[in-house]
Amino acid sequence: MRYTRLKKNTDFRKLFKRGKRVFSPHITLLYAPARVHAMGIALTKKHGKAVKRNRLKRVIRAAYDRNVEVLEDAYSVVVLPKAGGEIKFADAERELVSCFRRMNSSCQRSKDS
RNA sequence: CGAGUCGGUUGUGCGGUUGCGGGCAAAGAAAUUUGCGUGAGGAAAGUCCGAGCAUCACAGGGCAACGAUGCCUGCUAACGGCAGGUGGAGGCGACUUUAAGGAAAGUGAACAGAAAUAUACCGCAGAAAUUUUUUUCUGUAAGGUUGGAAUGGCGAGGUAAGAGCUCACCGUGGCGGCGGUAACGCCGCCAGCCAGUUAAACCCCAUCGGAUGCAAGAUUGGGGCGGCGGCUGAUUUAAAUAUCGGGGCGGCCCGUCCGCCGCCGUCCGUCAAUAUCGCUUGAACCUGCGGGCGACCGCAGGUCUAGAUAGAUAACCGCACCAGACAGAACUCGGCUUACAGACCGAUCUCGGAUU
RNA sequence: GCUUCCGUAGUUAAAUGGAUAUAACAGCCCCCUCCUAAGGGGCCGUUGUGGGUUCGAUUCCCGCCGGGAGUA
Repeated sequence: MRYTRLKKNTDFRKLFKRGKRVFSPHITLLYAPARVHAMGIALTKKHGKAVKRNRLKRVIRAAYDRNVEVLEDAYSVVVLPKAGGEIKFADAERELVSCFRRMNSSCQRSKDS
């Protein structure tokens, strides 16, 4: 599944206001159903200086690229890593997949009901 | 052999699979795909200086205010930077370090202390008065007290007691000579000492500075249909008028695609913190030769070396080693400052020890 | 990215280069009271940090660290 990048501030704000949330030890996901699949990563200075922030983004993006296929529908998603410390690729991958599965199931339930 | 001083270079490497930004080429109606090659630093950081570039202001000169700089000579596009020197400070030494103009234009400087540019509290000495105690006057600044700082230090002479009052040496200041581009140094003579310290206190002098910053700034303002008006050329007409054309691309002929400008109405769109440019070839880098103690400069040859815009270097696996620090370009350069695990090289540098 | 301001008890502020850095509130301890409140007394500071100038620095100068604000 291809996806575009979330860029605009308004998009981010919409998700922070109305989006649903999925949690895991290192990552929080905000998501909402959308026509086109889109993803963005939100970081602050609390995550560290430029080197740390860039590395976080790279790791998350790589993990995301590998596992988008798990998702069954199109969403717009904001990834929020928790502040403090680096996240290893393996952890990021595992947590993202579990989050995606939960998103799938919750979406299924809403459709059924 | 040990201990040091100074300077420089580098800052994981190799291979495989899957991915990302820019460029070029090819394919495609387009989205895109494929191939080739390329893709963070010595500090990219802090934003502390200096420039380029852009917009605005003034467009000649002077003064004032404000700010910065402040030994000398050089280097540089420029600098508050750098190099070489001078003086001061530190070190046995190699060497390091230094905001280092003016206190004879003026003002200020707590407390303590007798007194902080001006003096006499205790002293010391002499004279007078008196009752022996003591008081007054005069001289003096050696000693005492305070303080961060008290009118140069030490010795001798001198004196009622003392004092640069006098003398030698040192220090300080002035003049002259010599050396040096200069800061300054050396030598000689003179002055008995005047002119305390503080200017990262106000201040004075000299030099420099218009302001704002790439979020600067420049360009673009859509498309369809209808109506009205207008410019110009050709043809037509006596004229009004009517008809056709006006541009771009391909060398011409010719062919193909579109159909000048303004206003109004209407429909789509309501984008834009967008798009395009600025945006990477530059006071560039590498090599060689030459000049200079050096900073740096000249000449010749060669190279093209990120340009993103929520912002590109990653993920996984294997191997190697003393196990990988600080850290990510955002308009561009020259510096400064700060952070940094290690590894390597040089001087023919210094001190100490041993041996010969 | 660029520009700019600020940093003093736990909090909010003050202090001309000059004594042990000053107030209010909060906290803790003591006194007063049968107990509490009120009242009285006391405690609590690396003046963000490291240097420099000065006899002397919260104040002046320089370098770091942290925080805030503005910016088509």
